[in-house]
Amino acid sequence: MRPTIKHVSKIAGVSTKTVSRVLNGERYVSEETRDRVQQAIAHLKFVPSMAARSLAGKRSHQVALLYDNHSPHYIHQIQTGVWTRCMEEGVRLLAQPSDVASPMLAQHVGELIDQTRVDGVILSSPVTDAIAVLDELEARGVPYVRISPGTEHSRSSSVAMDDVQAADDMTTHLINLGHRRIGFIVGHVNHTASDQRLFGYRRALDRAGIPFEPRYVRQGDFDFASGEAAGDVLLDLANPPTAIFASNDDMAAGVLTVAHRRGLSVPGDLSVAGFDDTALASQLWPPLTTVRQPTRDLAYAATGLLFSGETVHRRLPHELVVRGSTAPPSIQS
Amino acid sequence: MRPTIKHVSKIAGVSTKTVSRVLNGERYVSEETRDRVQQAIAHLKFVPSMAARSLAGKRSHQVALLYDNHSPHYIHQIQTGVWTRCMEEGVRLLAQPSDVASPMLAQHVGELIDQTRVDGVILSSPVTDAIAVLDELEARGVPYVRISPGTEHSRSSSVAMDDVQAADDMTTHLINLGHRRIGFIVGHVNHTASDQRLFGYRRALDRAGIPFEPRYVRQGDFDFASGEAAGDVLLDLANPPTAIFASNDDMAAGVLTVAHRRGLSVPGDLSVAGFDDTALASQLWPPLTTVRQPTRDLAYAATGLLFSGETVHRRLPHELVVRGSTAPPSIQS
DNA sequence: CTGTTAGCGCATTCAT
DNA sequence: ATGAATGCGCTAACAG
Repeated sequence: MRPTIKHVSKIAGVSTKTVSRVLNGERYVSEETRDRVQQAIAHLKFVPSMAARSLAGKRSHQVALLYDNHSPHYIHQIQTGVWTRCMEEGVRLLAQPSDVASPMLAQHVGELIDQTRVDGVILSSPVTDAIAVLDELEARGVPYVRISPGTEHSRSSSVAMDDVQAADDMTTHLINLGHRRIGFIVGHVNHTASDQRLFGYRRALDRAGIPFEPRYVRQGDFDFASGEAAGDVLLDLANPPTAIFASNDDMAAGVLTVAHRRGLSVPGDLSVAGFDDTALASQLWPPLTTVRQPTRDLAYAATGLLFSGETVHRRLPHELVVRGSTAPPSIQS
Repeated sequence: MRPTIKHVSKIAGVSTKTVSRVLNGERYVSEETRDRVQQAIAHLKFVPSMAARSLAGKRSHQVALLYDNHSPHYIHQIQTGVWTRCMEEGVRLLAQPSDVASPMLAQHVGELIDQTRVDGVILSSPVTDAIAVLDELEARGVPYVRISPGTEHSRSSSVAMDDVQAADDMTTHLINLGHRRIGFIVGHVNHTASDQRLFGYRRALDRAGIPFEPRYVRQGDFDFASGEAAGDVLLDLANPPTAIFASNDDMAAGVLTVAHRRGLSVPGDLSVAGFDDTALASQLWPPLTTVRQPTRDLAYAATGLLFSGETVHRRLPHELVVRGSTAPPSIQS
């Protein structure tokens, strides 16, 4: 038979309530009593039943993570970050794949809450922007934190990187190498980060006094094929770019492929840069310079906010991983 | 206030026990009563409390999935498959990253079981081969199913693909194209699939009457760098292979990089093949021919076995995705 | 600082 | 085919 707090209380010579106090780290328990109880717990290898705790108490010691089909790499980073923080808190994690396209999503989330009474919810992109879900969570009074939300920023605590600054940094890096004709491939139109990355690109050009040329900017949608298409157009221009900065790595991989086909050496003839959205960079050849996003840390921090109850918007720093961008051909001589 | 079965029973004009019967799909409830109850449930938007169910009953309506650092792609496929099957069964999924290197793993799993009383556990590679975990689960009488176990095959139900046959198929494909000198890069030594893939390679050669040449086989460890190293050695041979079959796609990507560096065209000068362990294939250039593993289906099927209680070992079919292997240069005319 | 009493929302056992 | 009583293991609200 599995031991219960009753057994523990008997062995420790205290009431069940006192055991409960120790379990929940409540104050007003003497050092000595606490020790006795903890010894009894260790002795019996007692582990409290989640079911009983959540039925009797206000907390379930569980949190849910909502996510939708981003790249497996992204999901993995997110899960790892959230899970790590949950472990520290002694809380279990409920994985909840979601379909933001489904009109039932909010209802499913509502049922999840009712069934499990989770203590809080972490929303990762793109579920962060499902208004119906936010409404549902608020209607039920469930705390939630969002990772890189695209809209409704004031509705909850959130954690994000600075996409504008990251794109600015990367563009500035290319400019500092000597590039003046820098192609840019915009990300998917529905993705807020796309606008921000474009903005950062423009800001860096402005600051350097390089005129913005619309023909160096192409629309993509975050996948390999759109990167290929945009790369082809950019390299067909009369005065083609000496560097191409794609809004993510899938598109950057597309550009690399196009360069291959044309016999361009990378980065000798063309420097290619991107973000590490899918962690492709380390497996590509020729190499890619990328913005390393702190996805795991974002998830970890977001979960921390959930537990602390703070309402804030945190920014976490990114990092430039230079691996394959050089000076433009003209000044390499 | 959240509705309970008490409210439902009042509205339906039956006892709480009858509501419980409907909830659990028990027999001996008249059609008419069942309908009335279901209407009441829908009317109140009643959702049963998981905590109360698992505290009172024998089932928790939760299963746990144990996994360790494989590629994010692998984990994602596994999770999706398991989760999909769980949804069909109305069961929640507890994500449980594990560290097979930790001596505490079995204990952590034991605590998980005690805390949550999960109805069953799915083990994915490499947790499948953590003997201490199997012992712990059996000691507690918790049903479990393993996905592609490497050892102790008789201890539980399992689901797997046929790695021998898959490697055989791929090798045969290359032979049929006209290749006679086929390089092979073995996977990580601790991975059972590595042996099997090597065996399949040899079997196909034998059947075709092609002598096995040890110098065409190199040891790798499933990562990009080991693929590069092995590729270099193979292409430096006096009579180099016209095709290289790597035991996974990370290593195959390494081979592609080496080919690039040497100015070899792929697949014109060299055909490269692999498995889709990390789903790299679609993002690589030049293209790669791969064995598509039914990872998602394996997970789905494994979860089904958990619910059915059957004790069997199932094999699921793989698929060859030919995308970039051609006849060897010598017979391309 | 510690104990007592009650009850969370269900499934179970045993009735009928 | 349905209902009544009991308790799962814990925490809440109080009392001391």
